[in-house]
Amino acid sequence: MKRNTAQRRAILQTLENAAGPLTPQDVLELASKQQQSLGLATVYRNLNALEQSGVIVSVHLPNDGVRYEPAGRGHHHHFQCETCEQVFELTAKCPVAVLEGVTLPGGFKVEHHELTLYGRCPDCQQTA
Amino acid sequence: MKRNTAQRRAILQTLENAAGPLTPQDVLELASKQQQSLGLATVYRNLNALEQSGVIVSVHLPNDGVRYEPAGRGHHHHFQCETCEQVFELTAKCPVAVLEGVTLPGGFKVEHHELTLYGRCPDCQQTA
DNA sequence: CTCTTAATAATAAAGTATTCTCAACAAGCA
DNA sequence: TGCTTGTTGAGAATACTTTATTATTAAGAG
Repeated sequence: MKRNTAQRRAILQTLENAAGPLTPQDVLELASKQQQSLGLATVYRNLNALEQSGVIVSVHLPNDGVRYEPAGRGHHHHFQCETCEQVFELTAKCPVAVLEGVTLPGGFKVEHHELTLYGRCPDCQQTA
Repeated sequence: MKRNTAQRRAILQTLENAAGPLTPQDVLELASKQQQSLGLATVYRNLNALEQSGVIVSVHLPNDGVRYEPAGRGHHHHFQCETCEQVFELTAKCPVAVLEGVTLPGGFKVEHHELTLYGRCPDCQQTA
């Protein structure tokens, strides 16, 4: 991370402009549009480097590979379209916040949580 | 699924006695105790067959492989211990039910959801 | 502008998780 | 009990994701 390459700029801009977290493959395909000749290994190398330096964070959803999004966007959850499989960042109020720090029956102490909503995105509702 | 083998009985009983969904590896290790000489391929074969016939269901959690649990336990969520990584089935009331069928700002229509809580299980709270 | 060397592209290699192969075994009907 | 054939165990094979290799390119300091 000592040099500011066109490839890294393309990768980071792609993540910043996305509607939600992207897989390495997504990043490769989208960033290739603004940066000819981008290799998959370069995408992986930069995603790892950007995550280590705290610029981006990894996002894990059920039944899906790793995705990345820019860091510093605060607590939020994601919506995955069951038709196109795209993932979107949600801004709606978190309905699970009430459970933070609570100890559930059985003695399970909740420290954080992951919530993923599934359904149809606006685009795919029209087609269906 | 035409014969009732000792291996299949051991696998199913293991799932029924577990505190939460198990990975194929978990099943192999636990079921081996009551059924000597159990192969990983057999575990996979039976998990797939049992799922197809509707006896068990697959469970996908973020950043974790597939797990299985007996079918017919109704809507519930899971708690994963961040120390021992075990997953437990929760019986507490679902705080996300309010969102079912709702269309969120942005036009995202919610059809179902996955919630995973993270923290320490009772056993691991003592050790920490 | 030149030079040093970090970063890259392309592809080989390494992990992981799951499925396939096939000879041997055994469930359960006759 | 004997026989048919579904099932199994062990390891090879597959599929897929991520990382390593290496010659080449280019960022950015001087």
